[in-house]
Amino acid sequence: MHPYRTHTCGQLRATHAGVPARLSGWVHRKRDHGNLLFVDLRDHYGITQCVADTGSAVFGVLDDAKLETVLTLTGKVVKRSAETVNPNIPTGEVELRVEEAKVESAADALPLQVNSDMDYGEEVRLKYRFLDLRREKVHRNIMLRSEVIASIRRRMIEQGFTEFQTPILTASSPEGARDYLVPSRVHPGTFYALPQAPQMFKQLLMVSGFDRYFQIAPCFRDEDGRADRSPGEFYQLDFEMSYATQEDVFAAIEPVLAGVFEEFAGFNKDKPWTVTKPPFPRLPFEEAMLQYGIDKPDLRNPLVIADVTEIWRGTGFKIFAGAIEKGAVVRAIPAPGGAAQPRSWYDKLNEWAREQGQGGLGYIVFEAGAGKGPIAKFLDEARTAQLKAATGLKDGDAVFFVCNPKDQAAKFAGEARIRIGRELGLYETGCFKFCWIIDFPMYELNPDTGKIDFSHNPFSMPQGGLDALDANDPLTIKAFQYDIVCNGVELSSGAIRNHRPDIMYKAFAIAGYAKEQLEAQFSGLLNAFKFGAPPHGGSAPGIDRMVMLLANEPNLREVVAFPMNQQAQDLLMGAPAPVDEKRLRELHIRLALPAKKA
RNA sequence: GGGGGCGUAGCUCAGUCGGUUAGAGCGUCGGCCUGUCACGCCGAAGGUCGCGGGUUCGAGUCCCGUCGCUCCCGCCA
Repeated sequence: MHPYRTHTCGQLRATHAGVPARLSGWVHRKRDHGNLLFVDLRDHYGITQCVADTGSAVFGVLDDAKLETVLTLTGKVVKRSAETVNPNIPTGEVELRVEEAKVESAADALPLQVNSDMDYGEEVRLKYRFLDLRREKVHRNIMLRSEVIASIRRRMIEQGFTEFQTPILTASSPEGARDYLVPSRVHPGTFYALPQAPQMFKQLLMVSGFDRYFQIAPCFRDEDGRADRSPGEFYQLDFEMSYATQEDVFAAIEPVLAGVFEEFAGFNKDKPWTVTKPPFPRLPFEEAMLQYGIDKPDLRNPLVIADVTEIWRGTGFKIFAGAIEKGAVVRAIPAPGGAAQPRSWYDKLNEWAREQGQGGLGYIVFEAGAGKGPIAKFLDEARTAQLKAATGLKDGDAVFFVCNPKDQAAKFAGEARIRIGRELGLYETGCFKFCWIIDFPMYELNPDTGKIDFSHNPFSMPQGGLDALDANDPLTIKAFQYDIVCNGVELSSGAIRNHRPDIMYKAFAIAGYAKEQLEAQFSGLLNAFKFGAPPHGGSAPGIDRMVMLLANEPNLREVVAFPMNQQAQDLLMGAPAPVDEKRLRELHIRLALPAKKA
């Protein structure tokens, strides 16, 4: 007999009755009846009830074993009597009558209970992550992650992509987030950087003629954490295609994403969620900012914001009319069925708006063919009708107004849209709603310096190419730059790249970079583009965020095996940590720590 | 760097207006129990109320500071 097991803890069925079996696993739970003892033995595959009574030589061993002790139990598989079958577990028709018991590894009293789905504090969970990972929910999430990644690999290869590895120790990139730096021992005073993404390498692979690249790529960014953003490191499905238009990129990745989401849409859910069918809706950035007030709209929320500036222009409501004369806009957020809400509901939203630093949240309620509410009287019948038409509302509905300079108005209307949608329970449930946000602006005005900056990736191809850069106001130029969004989560951003040095020099010149600067900072890529570069583009959906969505978890730590905390510390391994003076000397590093506060 | 929330037994939490000996569940330890499956019953141990200072006759509770965790803003080409 195998020293540890003949079957797993999830394997035995009624058909095994009578056969000898050996199981190894953790003591999941014990039910001690004094003269009769049940031990639920658990491994990766399942749970099997094992039983011994006082007469048995093994009774003492089982009785002494604390929860999470690792045991090897040998005995006979016995069919349970009809009344004692447990229909809740797959092995519930049988039990193991224990004849031999060996303790492989005893467990101390536990800092967190493995056999419970109780919520624990992050500190305990992360410090004892190996115990947390034994618990059913996280264990299943990590398995889901593995299966999702396997599915992605299969689908990408089927689409004709080739998987590559790219360097982890590489050069610091001047744009973007802060880099993680690694000091060089051999070259005093110099540093490697961990890649924020394999951006340059995948473009170089295109220039090298590999045509279709992908990688489940680790990315490192020294930025602060959020629920949907791990501090330090995360993974992307990084891909890039040669001779591809924006539509080619969409057509290549949509079936992969839709396929993966459909494959796992039933995970942990009563009924599989529906998934947007390709082609996914395309929303120009301008339109998204107007209609949703955000560049990552959650389309499960059906509310659509409308611009009603003209309706309020020149009215007696001087707060709006006056602001409009100074260039402000008015955005309307519909609240279908809002007339049924009590006055206090409107007051509460108003109060929330003021907490957000806004003047308030004006509103009109449509009842009996007319507008009601504090500011309704400023709109005549014609304008009220226009308002109803613009927002698509009818009697029984309400509408809220945000009046501000354009960007602020869009942003706050977006926040109000989310809040109103939630409070009215309008969100569609049981679905993954995808969309592309396209036509991002190439440049934006830096409000602090008044200077023109790149608004996203400086290596994106401007729409219209060199002619557009030469002829147009930079702030009107769009880039072949796109994001993919699912349920309000930004899964990725991507672009058709700028593969032409002449366009690149011009694009950087507009953002105030001299030719020499560009050549100094990006010589590798620029040089490569001087020897025949295929037009190319791609994207990089976040793996962790995809798994988070599929697992229906509110934060990334639930789908990462060994996450860091918000302060970018690994509590299990104790990282980051000081190093010996000797090692610092080897690296030619002397610490200059900030003064301790008194 | 900034703002909000939280911090009480190993763990999850309760703790009223500032007032007697700080409680519960789970876990741990001891006892009882031969068909449970979140077994049940009886009992016990276990507390720097995050830390420091202050107000008060009296502080888990109020105030100030500080540390930790978390959510958010900044940051994220």
